[in-house]
Amino acid sequence: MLEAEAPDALEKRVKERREGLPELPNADKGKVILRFAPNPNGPLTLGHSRGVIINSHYAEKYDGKMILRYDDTDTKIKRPELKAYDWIREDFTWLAGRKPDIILEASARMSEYLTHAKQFIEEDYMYVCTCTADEFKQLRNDQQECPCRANSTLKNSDLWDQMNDKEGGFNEGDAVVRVRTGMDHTNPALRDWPALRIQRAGHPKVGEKYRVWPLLDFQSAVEDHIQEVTHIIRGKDLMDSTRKQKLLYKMAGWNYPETLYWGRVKVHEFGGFSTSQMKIDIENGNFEGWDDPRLPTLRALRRRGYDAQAIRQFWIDLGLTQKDISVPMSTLNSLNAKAVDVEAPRLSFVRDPRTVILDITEIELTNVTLPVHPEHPAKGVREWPLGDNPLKVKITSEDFSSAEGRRLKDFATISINHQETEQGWKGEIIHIERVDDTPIIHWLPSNMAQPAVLVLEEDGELVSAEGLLEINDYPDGTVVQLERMGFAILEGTEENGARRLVRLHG
RNA sequence: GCUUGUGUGGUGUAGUUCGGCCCAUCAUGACGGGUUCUCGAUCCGUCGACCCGGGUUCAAAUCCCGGCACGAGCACCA
Repeated sequence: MLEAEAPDALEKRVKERREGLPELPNADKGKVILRFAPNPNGPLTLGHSRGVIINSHYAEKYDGKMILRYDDTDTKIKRPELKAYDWIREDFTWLAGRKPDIILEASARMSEYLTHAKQFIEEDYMYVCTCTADEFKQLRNDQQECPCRANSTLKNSDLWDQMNDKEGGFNEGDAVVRVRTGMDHTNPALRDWPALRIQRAGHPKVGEKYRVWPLLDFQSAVEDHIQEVTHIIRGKDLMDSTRKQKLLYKMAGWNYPETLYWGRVKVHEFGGFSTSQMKIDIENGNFEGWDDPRLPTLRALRRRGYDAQAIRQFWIDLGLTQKDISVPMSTLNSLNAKAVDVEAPRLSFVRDPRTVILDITEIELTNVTLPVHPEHPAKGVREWPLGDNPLKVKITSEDFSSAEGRRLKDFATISINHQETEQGWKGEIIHIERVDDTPIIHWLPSNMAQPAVLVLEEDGELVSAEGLLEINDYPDGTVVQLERMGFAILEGTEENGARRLVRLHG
């Protein structure tokens, strides 16, 4: 009786909470090869970052290799941009925290693709089709074979040569190479899908050297095989791509990689991530460039001071589901705040400042002491000398307009008389000690203030808010926390000498 | 139209393969409170979900059947 139940008890699996991403199917440590394959028609966006992070994360997890492949075989619709090759490499390295193991450019691998194409035509896996796109569309819908399908192998080889011949009869749109998958597939996307076509526009990398270019499904299929990619993880919009490629792999006798998918992602604040659309918007002057802080490009996020590790964590938390999702930036911002907070020194920034004049002859204090970071006293303190009487205090216009008393943080409770003098508006110190819950405001003594601008988005507009920044000697690139305002990064100096900051988030 | 995928709190996510440990996890968010001389951080509390309808079963988020909703592909783009 006991023995009969024992096997049951052994098989009883305990449900454990999974940490991080699930295991990859059929993954042998040290043998996994993954790739991330963007089109270099612009820099990487937050959307791309999922591909970079998930793939490189698995590459590290299994001690495997990570390929960065530029899928730049379209010279017309999504024309590659030369600078984007460098941008993407930089974006990748920053985000993944390491360089790709292998970098490939499809345009530099053309001879491989054309050789395979020629061979596949000779083996009759593919044929040249001279129907127009519209004609074939009709045939595909009706599940009818096109006349070209009946051409002999020899004829196809001849037509293939004509496609490649720069002086030949075939022009752009005249002919295309199709994979002979069959017109009887229930899924219309799979019916004799196109593998290569003619493009006359020059390629920014290789110029006019080639006339026939592979389409994504063919280029990717051949390259993944050559590179011995073991796992493909990509958006589920490419599911039919997998099915098409599997048909080709079967003909060629190749083994298709394990494939996993994620769903479509939107971010509440940005919507989708269309590189092409951003390009248009930038050209139209709606944005100042690829690193405009309002854009969801990695360059913009990096400029604003986002932490790469926080972005990595963001995608790993979202996991590998095929659900279409829309996430708010607050989820990422929360992770980012945790990442940057401990290293962010506190500084005071007074936007749109007003000057309040205070008589300090009655008080004993000569300077004000504030922590660099309230949770980490070891980081030291900030000393603000009060200087000569009267003390000129800078506060933001918002705080100024109220008639009620205000407590200058870490200093004194004051009242503002709203009487203007030559030096500023008159105010009075009510007491130094904090005795009530008068609202606390941030401020600066004029001798600790330097001109500054804070670049931030307000109602869709990019605003350079003028103000005064606490004098400091932190280098550019330091993420700071502006008291009562949120995180920002020191970026540089304006022509007029003002310090420039870019807002990160609250 | 054909093909294909997905439905768990406001937003994400774990659990679904192999039904019971799930009156359902964690994060984020909102709300309330403690602490703090920042609108930050931190601590405590509260809110809130298995798309719908049948079926199988002692037992269903999980299995079966049928709906519904939303997304994607059917480009000589990637």
